[in-house]
Amino acid sequence: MPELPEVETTRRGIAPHLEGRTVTSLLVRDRRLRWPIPEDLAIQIEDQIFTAVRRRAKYLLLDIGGGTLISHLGMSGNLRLVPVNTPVLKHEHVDIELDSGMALRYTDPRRFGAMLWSTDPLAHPLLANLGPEPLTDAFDGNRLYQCSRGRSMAVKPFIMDNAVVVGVGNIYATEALFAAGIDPRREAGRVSRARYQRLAEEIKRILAYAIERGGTTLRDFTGGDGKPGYFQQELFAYGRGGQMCKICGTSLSETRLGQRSSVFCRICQR
DNA sequence: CGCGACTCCTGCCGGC
DNA sequence: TGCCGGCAGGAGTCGC
Repeated sequence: MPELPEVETTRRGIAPHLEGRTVTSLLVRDRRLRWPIPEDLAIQIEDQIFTAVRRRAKYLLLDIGGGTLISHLGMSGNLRLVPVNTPVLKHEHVDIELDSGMALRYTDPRRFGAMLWSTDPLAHPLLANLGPEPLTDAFDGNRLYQCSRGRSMAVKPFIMDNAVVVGVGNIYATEALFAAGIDPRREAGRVSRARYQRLAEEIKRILAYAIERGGTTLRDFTGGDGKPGYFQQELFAYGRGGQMCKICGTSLSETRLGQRSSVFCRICQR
């Protein structure tokens, strides 16, 4: 479910319900996420006020009290607001109850996500070495070009490397490479500056569009307020292996790069 | 250091 | 219908 647009959509959905609100109670039903939810989290956030809801890469940063609750949604995670005492279903691991009568509920079937505490989140080991945000001026074709010199890996896993640029997951990497006409198997160090310029533009365009549309609706994603989403119909390559290319009609090829399925058009992408 | 493989976990889908 | 293998939107970690 969550790539950067989904995380940003979640942030926008939950922020107005959290900022200025006091946490009345933290209910942890299962601490076993990627790392255990810290035992002292309740002490840190109960009776404290949320002051801001930020995002860095795919991490949500919930500022409260003397620090920040860092949350990651992993592959299957989800944060949403529910009325306090809403019946709890399987995999709904955490409720953060608010003085508004609502609770921020964390759900994550695969438990690849995280919920951590830090007094200096941007310096946290998980965040300290992240590359630039894709929708800022710090990210552009020159950045891709400079980072890629001498790199032998394929361009697709290269743009999915969080040290190069954050927030480009499998769906958007696949779509951006299709839009830029670049073969995902091409060696990162052998893509020209001009083509990286184009690729950076496509990454920005597609991510911005997906955020505008409220995230990807692959299965049942709904943001904090459940708006429609980036429809599966609009995808050109992701999930379309063996189907017809919408540009040239060729059957789309599928391979694996960095253990991730990768779909591309061998005619349109070179 | 760069790179690829492996790993965590549950759910779901297709094939037999 | 039921079982089994493979795959899924992420990304840290390990070994070479």
